[in-house]
Amino acid sequence: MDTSEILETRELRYFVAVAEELHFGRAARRLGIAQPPLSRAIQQLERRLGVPLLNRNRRGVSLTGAGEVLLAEGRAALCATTAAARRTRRAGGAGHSGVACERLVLAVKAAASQELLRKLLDAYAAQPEAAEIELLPCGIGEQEIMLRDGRADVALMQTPFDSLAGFDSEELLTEGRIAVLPASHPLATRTTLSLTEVTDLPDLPLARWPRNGTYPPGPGPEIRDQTQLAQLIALGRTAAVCPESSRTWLWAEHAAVALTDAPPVTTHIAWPPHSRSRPLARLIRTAIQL
Amino acid sequence: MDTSEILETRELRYFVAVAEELHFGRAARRLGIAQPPLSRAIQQLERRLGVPLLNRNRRGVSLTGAGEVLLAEGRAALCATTAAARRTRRAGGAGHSGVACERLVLAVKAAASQELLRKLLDAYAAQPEAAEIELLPCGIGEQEIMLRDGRADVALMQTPFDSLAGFDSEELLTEGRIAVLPASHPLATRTTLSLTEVTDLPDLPLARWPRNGTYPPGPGPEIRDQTQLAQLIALGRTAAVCPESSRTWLWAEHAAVALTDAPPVTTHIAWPPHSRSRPLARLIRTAIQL
DNA sequence: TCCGGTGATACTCGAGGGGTATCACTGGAT
DNA sequence: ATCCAGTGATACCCCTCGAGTATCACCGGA
Repeated sequence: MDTSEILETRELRYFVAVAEELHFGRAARRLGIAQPPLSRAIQQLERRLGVPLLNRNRRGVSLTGAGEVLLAEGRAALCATTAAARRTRRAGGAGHSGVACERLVLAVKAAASQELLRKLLDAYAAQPEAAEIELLPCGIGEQEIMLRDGRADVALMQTPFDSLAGFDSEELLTEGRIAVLPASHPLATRTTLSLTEVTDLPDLPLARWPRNGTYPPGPGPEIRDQTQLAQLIALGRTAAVCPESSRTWLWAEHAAVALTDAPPVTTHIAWPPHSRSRPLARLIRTAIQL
Repeated sequence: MDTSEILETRELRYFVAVAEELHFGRAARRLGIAQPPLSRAIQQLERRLGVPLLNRNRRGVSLTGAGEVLLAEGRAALCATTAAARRTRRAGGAGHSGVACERLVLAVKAAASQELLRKLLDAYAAQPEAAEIELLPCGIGEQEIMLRDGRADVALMQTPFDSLAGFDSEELLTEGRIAVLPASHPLATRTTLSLTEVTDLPDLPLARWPRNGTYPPGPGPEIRDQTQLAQLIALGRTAAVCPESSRTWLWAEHAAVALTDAPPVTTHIAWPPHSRSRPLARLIRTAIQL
């Protein structure tokens, strides 16, 4: 493996910054360096790879096909690198033998799977050799990042919201969906609804959640967390389709109506492949037995 | 994200070399540098992470817990980094827009799933916008590495032999198992056998395949590829439990007997998560429709 | 036509990565 | 007891290469 064939972390960081900003000056500022060294570094990277990564049109920069590939792969590689640093540091202090971390970081989406989470934590803590579990509250879709870059060891994720791609996982719980409506809305008195009845309501556009960092198009408001959603529903501005367990956080101004035909939500416990720490294995076993 | 928190590729390469050799001198030779800079680099890495990675006992070096974590995570990170370089280079030459590589590299285990592979290649080639497919023959369990470090875009893998951990995959074909015996062996005349009848035969120890780079313990010969196996069976020295499709490569000196109770083998098509190239998506679709 | 803003180039400086020589320590053979 | 082979660590020097400053070349728009 020739050393000149290998990308340095610094080069990847620089390229990802430029590719995300599509602007050398801003990228350099973000990286805390001056613009000229950045230009040179990118040129050198292109020479080394023998492939143009950026189209320099005056008035801005755009990615070539190879550039898009390197952006995706480079992000992943950077994540893996920082994950290595973080997990190593966390594994510090521990003993000399092969045991990894004695503290597990569990990434959870705020206010999701509350019951399940409580049961899991209780069941695990009751075990004799339980490790300490640190909870890492995440925004929507953030668990994937946390798991990937080493800030978390294990996560609770929900399909079809979160992507399990690239992780090992076990299914924990499948639940139906409810429509959460303002209590004052005409449909709030129904005992059941079908999905088509709550989509495309002109007076009550469904809230939109980010998928992979961007929002799908639509008339409804863009939501970042559950509190925002709860408030907007209470104000009669929007409605949402949620897992049944969301009943735990409903307000008096909310109404929940079971949906008959919405695709179910499944909560999984997920972890990076090839993790082999004993505390993690025990937590997973505990979760499956719930 | 503080820059001092980030590991350089060079540091990872150095550490992985030392951790694998458990010897500074040999590691330095392998890296093509002198020993003193290597010692310094590792010390610096330990200082930076704030964690001891190696126990320096005179007479050799051993890994601490944190060291083992960094070895595993560092290998993964290095793989991801070289994968980024390779895939970017391969995506070169292509156009300016978001399209990735126009040539797909398919990793296959030599002589496995021969029929399936032929059908897949034919069906794919018959499509209008088929990309060129390059076949990358692999040793046992090598597809995982090829996929991980970017030498391959997609692979055919078999459970329970290969691990699909960390990849996306689709099931293609499940087949039973046969015992492959020397034609002269008494059991060769049977029409079916059970697993217990072919294991623990004192005169015919089962061949051993590597799992994760090492061989399980046992009396049988250690096998690296299918040709070696075929030869040893023909010579009456060993027997093996193979998928049914192995009948395609049997010799006259071989006999195949169906096994009634062996766990089946499933061939999957697997690819790195988050791959989004059109040719790959088409190949996967073609494979599923077979 | 000039100006604001883009990225590239020229030059200089200094940190740090790499080399050689050597040390300090240990286990084992005699 | 002594010496030797072999380990990793230290001391010291060189020089590459990454980063900064100043400047250029080029374009779009008022």
